[in-house]
Amino acid sequence: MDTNIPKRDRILNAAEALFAEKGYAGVSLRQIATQANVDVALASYHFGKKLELFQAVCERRAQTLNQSRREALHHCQRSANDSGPSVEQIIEAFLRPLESAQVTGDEGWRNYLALVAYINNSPNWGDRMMSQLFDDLVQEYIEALKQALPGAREEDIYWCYHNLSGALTLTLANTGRINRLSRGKCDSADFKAAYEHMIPFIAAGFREVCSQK
Amino acid sequence: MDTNIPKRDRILNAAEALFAEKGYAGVSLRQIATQANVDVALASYHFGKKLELFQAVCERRAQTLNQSRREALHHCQRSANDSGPSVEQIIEAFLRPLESAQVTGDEGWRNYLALVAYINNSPNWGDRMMSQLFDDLVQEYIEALKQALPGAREEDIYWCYHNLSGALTLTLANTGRINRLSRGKCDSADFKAAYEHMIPFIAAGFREVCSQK
DNA sequence: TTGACAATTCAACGTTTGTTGAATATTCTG
DNA sequence: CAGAATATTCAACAAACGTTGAATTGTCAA
Repeated sequence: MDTNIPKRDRILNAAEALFAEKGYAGVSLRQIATQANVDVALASYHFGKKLELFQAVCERRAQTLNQSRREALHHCQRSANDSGPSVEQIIEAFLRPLESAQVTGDEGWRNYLALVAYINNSPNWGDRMMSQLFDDLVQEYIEALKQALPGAREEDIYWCYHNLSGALTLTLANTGRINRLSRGKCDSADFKAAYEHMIPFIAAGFREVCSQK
Repeated sequence: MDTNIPKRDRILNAAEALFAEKGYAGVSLRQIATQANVDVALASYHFGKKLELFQAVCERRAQTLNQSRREALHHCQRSANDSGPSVEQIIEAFLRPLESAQVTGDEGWRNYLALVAYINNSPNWGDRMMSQLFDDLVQEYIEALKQALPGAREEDIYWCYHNLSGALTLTLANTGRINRLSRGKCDSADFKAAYEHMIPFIAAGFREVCSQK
């Protein structure tokens, strides 16, 4: 239960889960400390101000995620023919690392990805924080997409990426809305189904918008 | 400036803008009262608890929006041939009322739609609140889509709608991220460009996923 | 003009908030 | 073991929070 995980990490884990569910302002340091089974002052001791704890949580898994995605991109680039990987392959490389992290049932990663969804959709954090964490990697993907869609206008590619990012964000948020809307036919937590529908959907959208006309 | 708008409405407007930007817990009644140029206690007098004010803000424009969208759907259904409107026409009917509300520069509506984006992506509100406000209308659109995509599996249609909803949500959130990512080539606040890219993108995605295979 | 009612302000309450400094416990190093 | 460094707890703070009841002002019909 309250295993031998270091208290510092327990604070990060609790903050991750709670921030993802309630947002930055919706969670108090006392709630975090309670859930981590730790004294309130310990969060301040390890991380300083509340905002710094939030940033530490956001940054903790970012590099690992970026590395997985980078490797997935390079892998599909190596195993493609001379004209480079297809749009499907690129989208798939972008999504698969998320799926495996979620599907393997790692609750920490699931919470982290829900936190990313919260950040990305928030006018408060969506600009600065997302750029700081992920822009370098995303630019690599944009470059690959440009190559897979020769002649496409840059502007169109960015708008298509915006659509991809939105669909993905709502998936990661995992709100349960699709369950009720579909009267149980779909499950918000079924990430495998979500990604399997997302990949062809997004790829077709890219091709439609970015085809030369 | 501080025009002759009734104080009760000024509270709703201020709450709308602030809740959309900072979320429910990120805004205090005192901030709302200050922005509305009104005493703190007045919000409680008119609306009761903070949560009831939040609900009042969410509900205020929902019916109007639903009505606009319903009319847009019926209009494109009347002007279609026997097989009913196309996927593009249905998506367009779903989005145009939003665009006109935003493009006409009505700041109140822009704030409300950003608030809807916040709600839809939040694990806290995304299920209950969204269903309460919009499910009846969305079901009408789902029915129209079923007709435009004969033979499609219901499950596929719901997942495609999920993708549509996500892309739209991120657009309404208007975080400015695409500006930085695209180095100024795209503008998060340019809703016209957003919708023009979204309609063909989403329609192609629907057709790809929902085609009989 | 009076009286009734609604709108608005004022002052205050009990909580909860983030944060801190001093005190205690634990771990590591020599 | 001694002692230093680190980790953790404890108690307390000032500030901000949502909410309320009483007092004041405004509105409108009789």
